[in-house]
Amino acid sequence: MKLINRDTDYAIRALCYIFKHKKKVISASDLVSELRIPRSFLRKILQKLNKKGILKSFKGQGGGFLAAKPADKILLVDLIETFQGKVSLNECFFRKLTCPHKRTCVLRDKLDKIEKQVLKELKRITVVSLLR
Amino acid sequence: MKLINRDTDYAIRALCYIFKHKKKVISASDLVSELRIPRSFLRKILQKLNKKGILKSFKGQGGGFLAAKPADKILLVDLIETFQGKVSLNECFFRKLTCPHKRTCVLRDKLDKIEKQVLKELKRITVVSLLR
DNA sequence: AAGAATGATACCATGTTAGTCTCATTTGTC
DNA sequence: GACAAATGAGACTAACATGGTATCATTCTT
Ligand code: FES
Ligand code: FES
Repeated sequence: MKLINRDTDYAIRALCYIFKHKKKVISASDLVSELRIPRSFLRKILQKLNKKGILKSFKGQGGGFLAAKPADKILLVDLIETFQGKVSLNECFFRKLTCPHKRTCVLRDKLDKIEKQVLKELKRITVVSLLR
Repeated sequence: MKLINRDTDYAIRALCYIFKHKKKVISASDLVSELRIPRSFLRKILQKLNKKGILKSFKGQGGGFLAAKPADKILLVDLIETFQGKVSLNECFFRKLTCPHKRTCVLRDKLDKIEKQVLKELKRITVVSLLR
C-alpha cells in the first residue's frame, strides 16, 4: 500500500533538480545523466508535468524545461493526483456497483475521516519543503 | 490507492456476520449464501483468519467457524496486515536497494508522520465499531 | 463407512505498473 | 535550407499483483 508510485517519485526528483538549477533550461538528457532514470520513462513524466502546467517546455536545440511556478506553489498532492489519480482510500467493493450501504456504512465513515486527515497533510507538503 | 483490498473487505463482512450470530458455529456454506462471496475465495480467507487466531475452526459434519476472541479485541489494522502485509506508506524506490538518503530524506520524514497518524486511527477501529 | 466440513496448495485470468520504442514536430545553428 | 537537437504523442510490452478457481488430503460426526 504505497502513497507514492514511481512516476510521482521520479517527478519529485526531477523537480528538485530543476529548482536547484533555477533559471537554466534543463533538458531531459541533463536529468537522465544526473538522476539515472530511464530516459523514455523520464520523458513521459516531464511531458505530463508540462501538460499540467507545472513545467514549461522549450523545443529544439538548447531546449528543455523550466519550472512554470514557484516551488512553494507545487503541492505534493497535485503530483500524486497527476500520476496516480485522486487520492481515495475508501473505495467500496460491493459488487462493483454503487454500494447499497454507502449512506450507512460505518467503515466508509471511518476511512473517510482518515482520508481527510491524509489529504490535509499532503496539502501541506510542497516542493520547497522537499528541497532541504 | 486503496487502504483495504478485497480479501480484507470480505473478511470484515464475514466477521460481522459471525459476530451477529454469536455462539452458533458458522460454516463457509452459510456465509456463501448470505454474503454472496465466491466460495473458494471465501474459504481461503476463513482459513487465514483461523491461522491468525481470529477464528476457531471445527472440521467435519456440523463444523465451521467461531470467533476466537471478542469483537473489540480484533483491530482493523490486524485484518489489513493479515491480508495485505504491513501498512507502509513510505517505501522508497531508489534502485531497489536500501536508499542512500534514508537518513536524511525529507519526504520520508513527512510520509512517516502521515503513516503514524493513519496507523493510530486504524488501531482505534475494531470489529465492534463496525457492527452498527 | 459415508458424508460434510476444513486444510493446504497449485493454478489461472485479468489488470496495473514500470518501462520501451517509434515517429512526428519544433527550433536553433551553420 | 539542411541538419541536428530537443520535445510531443502515443502505441507497445514484460513483469508483477490481484482476485478468483480447482483439487486433493484430512478430520470429524453419525
Ligand atoms: S460496504 Fe459499501 S460503502 Fe461500505
Ligand atoms: S529518497 Fe530514499 S528514502 Fe527518500
